[in-house]
Amino acid sequence: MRNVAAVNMLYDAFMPETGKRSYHHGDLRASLVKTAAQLLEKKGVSALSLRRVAREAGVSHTAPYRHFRDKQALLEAVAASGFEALEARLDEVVEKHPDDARRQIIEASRVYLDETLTHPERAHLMFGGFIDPETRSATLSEAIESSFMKFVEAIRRGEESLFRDLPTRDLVIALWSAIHGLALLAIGGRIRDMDPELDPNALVERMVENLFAGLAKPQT
Amino acid sequence: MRNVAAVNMLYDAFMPETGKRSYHHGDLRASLVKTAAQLLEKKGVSALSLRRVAREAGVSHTAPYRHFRDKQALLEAVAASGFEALEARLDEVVEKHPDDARRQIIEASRVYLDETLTHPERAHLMFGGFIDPETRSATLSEAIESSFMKFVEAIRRGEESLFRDLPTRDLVIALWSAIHGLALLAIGGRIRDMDPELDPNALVERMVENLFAGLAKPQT
DNA sequence: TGGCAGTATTTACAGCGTCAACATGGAGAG
DNA sequence: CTCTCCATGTTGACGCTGTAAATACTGCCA
Repeated sequence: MRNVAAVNMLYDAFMPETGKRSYHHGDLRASLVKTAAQLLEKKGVSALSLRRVAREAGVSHTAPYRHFRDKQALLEAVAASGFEALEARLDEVVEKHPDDARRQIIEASRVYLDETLTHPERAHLMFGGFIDPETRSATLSEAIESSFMKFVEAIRRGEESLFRDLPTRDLVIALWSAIHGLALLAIGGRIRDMDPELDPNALVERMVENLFAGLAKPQT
Repeated sequence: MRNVAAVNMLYDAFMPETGKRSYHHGDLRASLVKTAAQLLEKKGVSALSLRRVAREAGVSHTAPYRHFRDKQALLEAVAASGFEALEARLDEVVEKHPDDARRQIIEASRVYLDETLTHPERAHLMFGGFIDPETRSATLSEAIESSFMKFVEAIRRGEESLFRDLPTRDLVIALWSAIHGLALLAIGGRIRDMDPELDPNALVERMVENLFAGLAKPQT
């Protein structure tokens, strides 16, 4: 934890690769977001304090206010970086299986789950009601919308070949809800509660296949 | 808000219907849980303070410590009351449609969604990572497990007649994830984001039916 | 009636988010 | 090359928070 501060100070002093190095500290804004993200994962979102982030970043406790209106704005920036990370991985999936809509959807689901399982606290920040959808920043809204669209596009690509003749909206709601729900239940420990042996990652594919094929007996 | 305090004091002074009225205040514990739940829904979970709950309940800011180890314990009690409310409504559903497993599952889903939509902040508390599954109280664990089992039982009742020959676990994971996901996406404003006209309550039944019938074309 | 045990209060402390006043130092103008 | 300006960072203060310790109150049982 002390190391975090030290490492960041070294980083900021000697690696101005962003080129945005400007004033006293050198791209403090980006440094704060990164430090906050690290601290978030270690301490949990309720225990994340602005003063601590500043301390770890090696600046005074009010320095962040030059870059973020308030604590909430910093949290939103961290959340936005999470949505961007998710979107980047969804892009990879699409590139890797360009002509297989079914595979794209399954792998996208896997990525969605993996991203929340490896950054559970960030997932809580992104999805857990810490950010009011009414008052959130335009930047964050765009990051959310943009990552969401990747998911929708993958579904759209499967409409002709793969899916029954249902409104896109119905397909999106069913699939997105299921993946989202599975991911949040998993980090909430609910999956482990029902069977400690269960590995969520092994579950995704089967769940999606079951949703494709249907849970009920045919023709009822 | 001042009224809340006043009303509660009246309530506690003149309505000892619990019979647990005992010392100076009279079942302060229950009064705190109720006050906290009210304040929670009005202010949001991150803005809920122990001192404020105490103030609204008309006691000093450390009085709650006679009844709860710490703030976390009070939050867990509120969460537990949420799971109990959910369970009670699930019981109603089962009673109302004793012989129709399909109806039970659809109505249970509707209840799950309605309960989170009418108490969104409580839902965040219950599902949003404010409570560590590792360290939560036994009481809360039991309330969670118990309400979860209602859902599982409804699914079990449909295994013979309604569902394909899948492991119960697979059915539970698929259905529970989808309902849970839909509910959380709804209170996160994500459903409204994709179409402001959409009413989540109108969506549940269709989503479940789609999951029953399958999203993909048959026999692929 | 006395004392005890459970209940509530008072006081204190460190940490928090945020505001206002002040300091500093790099970039662009002359 | 120097000066000045203003974006950036600091200091100090405020009221709020969670919680620990010491103290006071009150109804019940001996």
